[in-house]
Amino acid sequence: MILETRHSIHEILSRQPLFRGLADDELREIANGTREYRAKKNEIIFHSGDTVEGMHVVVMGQVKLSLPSSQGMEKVVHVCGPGNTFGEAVAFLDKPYPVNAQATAESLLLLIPKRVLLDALELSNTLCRKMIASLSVRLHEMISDMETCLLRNSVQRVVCFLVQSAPESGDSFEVSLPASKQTIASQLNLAPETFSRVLGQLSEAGLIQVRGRRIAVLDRQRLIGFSG
Amino acid sequence: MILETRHSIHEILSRQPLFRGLADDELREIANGTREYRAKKNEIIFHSGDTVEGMHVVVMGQVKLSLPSSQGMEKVVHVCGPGNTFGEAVAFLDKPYPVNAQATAESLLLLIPKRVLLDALELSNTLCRKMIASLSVRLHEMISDMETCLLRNSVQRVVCFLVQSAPESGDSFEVSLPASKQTIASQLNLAPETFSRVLGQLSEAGLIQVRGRRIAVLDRQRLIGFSG
DNA sequence: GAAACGCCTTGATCCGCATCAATTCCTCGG
DNA sequence: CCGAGGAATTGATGCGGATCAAGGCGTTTC
Repeated sequence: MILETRHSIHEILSRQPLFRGLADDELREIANGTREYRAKKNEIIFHSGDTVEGMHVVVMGQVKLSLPSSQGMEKVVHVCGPGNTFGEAVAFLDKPYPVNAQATAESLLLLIPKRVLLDALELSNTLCRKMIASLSVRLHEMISDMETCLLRNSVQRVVCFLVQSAPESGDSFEVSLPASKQTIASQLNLAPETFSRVLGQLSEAGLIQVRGRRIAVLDRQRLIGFSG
Repeated sequence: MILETRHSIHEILSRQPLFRGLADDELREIANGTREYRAKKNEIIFHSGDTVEGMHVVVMGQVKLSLPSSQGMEKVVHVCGPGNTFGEAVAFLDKPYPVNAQATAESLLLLIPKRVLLDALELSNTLCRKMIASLSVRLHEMISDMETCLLRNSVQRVVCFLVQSAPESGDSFEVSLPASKQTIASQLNLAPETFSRVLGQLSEAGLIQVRGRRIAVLDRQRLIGFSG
């Protein structure tokens, strides 16, 4: 993949959802303090427990946030794609990162240091309100994830995931998995083996067709009905 | 319990963490739009799916937020005590409440309507930054809860809960459960029976002593060691 | 003070999913 | 085009914790 190199940080920032529509001089202040960096596939960006530098913005590529467990296992909390940010919440508290961050593809990112971010928020009410909106979305997603993981069984979790990934609202559609099956399984709090078995089971029942990372949902309604 | 009735809403608000330190006129605007209400023990404040009125502030009492499951079960997401707020995140999005809210004790609350809150945020940068801090704390708590529920076994979850509830950092201390054992069990994503058994097991091992809602932790270090 | 109710505990059983193990399938580097 | 190493699948097994069931304890109600 050839990564973006031409555009100034200022211009890149202005294209991110969180900063779009900000006054030009506000943005310039932020851009001045922002550092661009790259991460290769599988590169660790930070570990749980590291001290927080600031807010990270995924410009291109993909970053996986995961909770480490005692025996070297990990539970994927979130997968960030282009336009997503991470580390901001913890930048406002005085705590270390609670998760690991690892690139799952070659990625281009921005780092807005804590200090720069706090100063910008002090000056720009617009940015503050965008930040509030962004945090709210994350909180909402988190509730939804807990719902999926904690009060559904394995089949329901997978069905739930497929349905939520539906681009259109048609009765049949195709989902292209946004990450490896292991990663998806971990997000759903399933062993990879179980995830595979459930997909097999749904195929068996003629509800979906699996071809690598592409999954065709043949009948949305019957799929939903299958779990309840 | 005799609930607070004398003080004006303005004065009550000024004592809440989220609003403390705000300019007097900013606060007055908010206070003007704010409604005070009471909830009896076990009274439902709203259901998952209801349209959002605004942000709720617990002044006195206690409110339980829970996710309803398909078969009438529920998973307690959070228990709000005095000074805590709920519903704000979802007030910034255009979504219905994702959780049920139910008073677990006779309670006094404030409701700040969506519109009033948004207007106040537009005017007060200080309030915005306090709101960001508050949302960040919630997000962090949520990660911590996921960690507890998803990558620990039953004993570890209970130990984790006890240790985190420690008021001091001494090697032995007493915890007074903030809610019924059923509620705590649900927060830990355990069946009440399992919670009871684990407490029994820890007592058996001489690590804690249970007397109703009061739990004495006799040896913090050994307790932690017991789960690993 | 008795009755009734909800909360908690204790015991017996069962099932969902993790785990372990063995192939097979893909992908990528050379 | 081949080989290597990770990803995914498939099968066999075991365990943790849910569920069902029954009984004890404390609290409220009249």
